[in-house]
Amino acid sequence: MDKNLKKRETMHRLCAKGLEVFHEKGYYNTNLDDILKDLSLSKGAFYHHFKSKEDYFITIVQNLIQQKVYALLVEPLNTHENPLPVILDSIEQALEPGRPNEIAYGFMLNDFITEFSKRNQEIATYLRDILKVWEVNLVSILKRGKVDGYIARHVDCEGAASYIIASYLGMRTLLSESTNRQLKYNYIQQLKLYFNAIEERRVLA
Amino acid sequence: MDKNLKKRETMHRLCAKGLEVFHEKGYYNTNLDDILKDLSLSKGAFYHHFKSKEDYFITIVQNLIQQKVYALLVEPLNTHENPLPVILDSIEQALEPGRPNEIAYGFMLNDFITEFSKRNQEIATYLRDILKVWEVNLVSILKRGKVDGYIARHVDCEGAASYIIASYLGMRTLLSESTNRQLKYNYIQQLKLYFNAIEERRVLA
DNA sequence: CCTTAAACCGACCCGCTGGTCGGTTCCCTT
DNA sequence: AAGGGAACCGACCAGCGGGTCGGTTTAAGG
Repeated sequence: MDKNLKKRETMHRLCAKGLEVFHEKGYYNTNLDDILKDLSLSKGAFYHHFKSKEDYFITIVQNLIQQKVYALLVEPLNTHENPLPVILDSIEQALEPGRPNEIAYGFMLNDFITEFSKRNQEIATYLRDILKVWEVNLVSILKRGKVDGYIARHVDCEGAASYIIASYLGMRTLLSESTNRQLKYNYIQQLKLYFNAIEERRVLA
Repeated sequence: MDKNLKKRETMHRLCAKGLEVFHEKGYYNTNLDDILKDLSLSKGAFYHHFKSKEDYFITIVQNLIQQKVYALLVEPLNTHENPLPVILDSIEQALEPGRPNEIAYGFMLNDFITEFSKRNQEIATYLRDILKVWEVNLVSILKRGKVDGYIARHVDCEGAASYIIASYLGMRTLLSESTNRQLKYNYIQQLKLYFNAIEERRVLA
C-alpha cells in the first residue's frame, strides 16, 4: 500500500478512536495505552504521528469536533427563512443521538470545555472558539430575523444567542448517563416557549 | 485547648481550603500536598481526619456545597409571592460573586458534576442530588404559582424547572475565567423574557 | 535485489501523587 | 507526675501514565 495512504489511515483511525474514548471517559482519565491496545498499535506508532497527547487531541478537535459542530449547528442557519424554527430544528438535530454506537456530538463541547478550562488554556481556547463561531452565526441570523420582521424589535440578539447556547450546554449536565429522551423533549418545548417570547407578534390579518 | 475543638477547627480549615482549591483547579488536578502546604499541615494530619481524598471531598460536598446551594437557591423559594420574580432574584443572587476572594458558589455544580460524572459515580450522585433538591423545589413553587394564577395553565412545570436549571448551569461554560458581568446581566434579561412567556396573562382591569 | 526511510514495536524511564507507617508532641485524666 | 490517647509529622512506598529510544519491519525507488 502507498506509504502516504497508510499514514493517513493510521492517523485517522487514531483520531476516530481517540474522539470516541476521550468523549466517553474524558481526556485526562484516558491513557494512551487503552486507545493503542484497541487499535493494536504501539507507543512508537503513536509518537511517530503525533508529538504529544496534547497535539493529538488538538488534531481531533480541529479535524473532527469542529467539523461536526459546524455541520450540525452552523451550516443549517444558512437560510433566509424564519430564524426561530430553523434554530430550534438544528438544536433538535444536534441533540439527536446518532445510530447506535455512534457518538452523540451534541454533548461534547460542555464536557470538554469544562474539563480543559482548568487544566489547559490552549485547548480550552480552541474549544471556546468553536462555540464562538456558533454564537456569531446565531447572532447574525437573529439580527436578520429582526430585519425580516420575525423577531421583536426590543430583543437583544447577543443576549438571546448566549442564552440559547447556555441552555443547550446546560442540558448535558442534567442528562446523566441515561439518554433521557423525555428531558430532551421537554427542553425543546421550553425553548419554543422562549422563542414565542422573542418573536414578533404578527398582526392577524 | 480542648482536643475536640482542635479537631473541629482543623477539619474545618481543611474543608474550607479544600473547597477553595478544588473549585479553582478541579478535584483531580489538585494534589493534597498543595492544600496541606497552604495550611502548614502534614499528610499524617490529613489522614488522621479523613480516610481518603474521596472521603474528604464528600465531606466538603455535604457540609459546604450542599448548605450553600440550599441557602442560595432553595431557601428563598419558600414564599407565597409570585414565583417568577422570586426565582429570578434567587438566581441573580447566586450568580453574584461574593466579596473579593470569596468563592462564587454559583459556578460550582456544573464544574464538579461534569468532572465527576465520568470518574466517580458516587460523588457525581451526591452532586446530582443537590441539583435534584433544587429541581423539586422549583417544580413545587411553579405548580403553586399555577394554582395562584401567576403562571399559565398550559405550562409544564417539570419541563420549565429543568430548563431553568439547564440555562443556569450552562452559563458557567460560557463565562470563561473572566467574570463577565455583561453576560450575567444578559442572561438575567433573557430569563425574564422566558418568564414572560410562561406567566399568566393577567386581564387588564 | 538492495538501499533507504517511513512506519511501527515495546521495554524502559521518570515524575507525580495518593496513601502508609513508625515515630513525636501535646493535652486531658487520674 | 505519670499514663494514654488524640493530633500531628514527614520519609517512604507503589502504581500509574506520558514520553523516550534503540531496534525491527515494510514498501517505494533505483
